[in-house]
Amino acid sequence: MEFVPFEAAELELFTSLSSESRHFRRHDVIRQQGDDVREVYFLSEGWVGSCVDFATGSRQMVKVHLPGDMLGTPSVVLDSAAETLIALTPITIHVIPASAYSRLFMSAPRVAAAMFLTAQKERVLLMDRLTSVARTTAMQRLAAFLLHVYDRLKTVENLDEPMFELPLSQEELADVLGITPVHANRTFAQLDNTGLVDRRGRWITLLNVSGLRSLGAVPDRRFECTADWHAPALWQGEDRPT
Amino acid sequence: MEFVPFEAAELELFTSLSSESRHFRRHDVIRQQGDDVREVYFLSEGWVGSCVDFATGSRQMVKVHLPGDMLGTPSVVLDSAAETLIALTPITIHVIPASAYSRLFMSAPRVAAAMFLTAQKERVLLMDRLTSVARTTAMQRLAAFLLHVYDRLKTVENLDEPMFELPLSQEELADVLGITPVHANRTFAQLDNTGLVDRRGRWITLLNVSGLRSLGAVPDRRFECTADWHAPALWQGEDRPT
DNA sequence: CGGAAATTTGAAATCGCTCAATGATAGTGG
DNA sequence: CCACTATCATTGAGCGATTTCAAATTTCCG
Repeated sequence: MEFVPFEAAELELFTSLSSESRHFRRHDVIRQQGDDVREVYFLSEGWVGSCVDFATGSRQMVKVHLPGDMLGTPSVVLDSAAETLIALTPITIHVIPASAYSRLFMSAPRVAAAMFLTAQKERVLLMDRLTSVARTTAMQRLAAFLLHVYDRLKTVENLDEPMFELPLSQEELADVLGITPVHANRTFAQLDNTGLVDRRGRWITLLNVSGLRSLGAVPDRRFECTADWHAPALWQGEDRPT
Repeated sequence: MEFVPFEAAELELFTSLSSESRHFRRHDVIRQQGDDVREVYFLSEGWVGSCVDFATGSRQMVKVHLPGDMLGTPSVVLDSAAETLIALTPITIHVIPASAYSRLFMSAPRVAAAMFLTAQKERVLLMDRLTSVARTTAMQRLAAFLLHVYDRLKTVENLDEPMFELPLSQEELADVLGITPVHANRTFAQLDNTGLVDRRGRWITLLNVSGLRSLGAVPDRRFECTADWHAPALWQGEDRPT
């Protein structure tokens, strides 16, 4: 788990809390906005999108989840789910009863601290994405998004080169970027023409990573808590989870 | 504190953690994006804006803070601050060393749980704001923002009528809405003309709250953890902070 | 191979931006 | 108390990015 030093124990921990695992096909809805909140999910395989639907009928994909992510956690402060969870690829999730998730705060303070820090990290990412959508052009947002996916993929699998398969349709991509599908198409073609990226079907190659970074203009965030200030408080304690 | 039942103890708790309090005038910078993260803040008086600056020179106000809010908490996962904190009015803050804040996770699990839930709530608010900015017109965003401020003010002071003073300049308002100052002006004039709101200098009256809600189109979120599932886990425990 | 879904392209309309100027307001020092 | 100045609010005109509507083409999957 990020931020707290007990790496591989996490999957084991979450699967031990999990009552069952479920599989979904691409485009399946895992949970609908407005549904009762009784559980959260641990994504073990595949990509999932979190979408917010507005009364006007428009939809925004506020987060693209990769394996290792918890799904649906923002909704634990609500009675009815804030977001719709949609499978972007075939996926496997582990279902965690909200009550079990909640109990971690009393039984495993260091796990709780890690979950808190992860929530703060998500806030920073959302702040950056809000700024990106509010203040940059479609092409800049696309560059920023591709880089974000690339950076995240590097942490979940071994990427030698900046090349990966992006399983989103252009409509889903448009939902992420906050533009229309038609414009997503034109924008991707335009970015392609700059020579910064190469598209071969769903396979994306980032030909000029630093060029893309300066285009995207997102501040580069180093999410490490090497900071001495909170490490000592968290590293000590006898409640090491099994 | 929200979500966990020990109301007024919170100010006492945070001021006990606080090493000092500071005052700022309107427009003062409390902390700059990129500064070292050594402390978080408790806002006891006035309004503060959290802004993200992009490399292109553009700025987005990602959050408007009211009294009772913690400031700067997203940055605890970073070495250098994610956001610039700006006083929107004369303010008073209590400075809390990040180490003291962090220690709460070991010493006061229920406070930790409350902080976690607050962070999740902020995620939901950011998700809604991202959707608002990405998918609605300037006038809809303005309606949504005014309602959000109104809803929050109701919880920190006694508002009999939907009328309040909005201390933001139009430039700051534009920073919030993700538009230019010029367009903020035109948009506010336009909203004024609909009869949904009334402007008298900085004083805003919401003449038709439900009309504004349907214009803004934001899902209405009920942030209460009446849910039986996590209450039991949190209410019990012997670590009641003094 | 056939049909549905996804991608691509075109043309016109709209929203918000930019540049530029004018008016109003508030704080300051004489 | 008033003149002075800086900041803030307002308005106009033209431009640009993105949307909308509509159709053509390609890809995917059974």
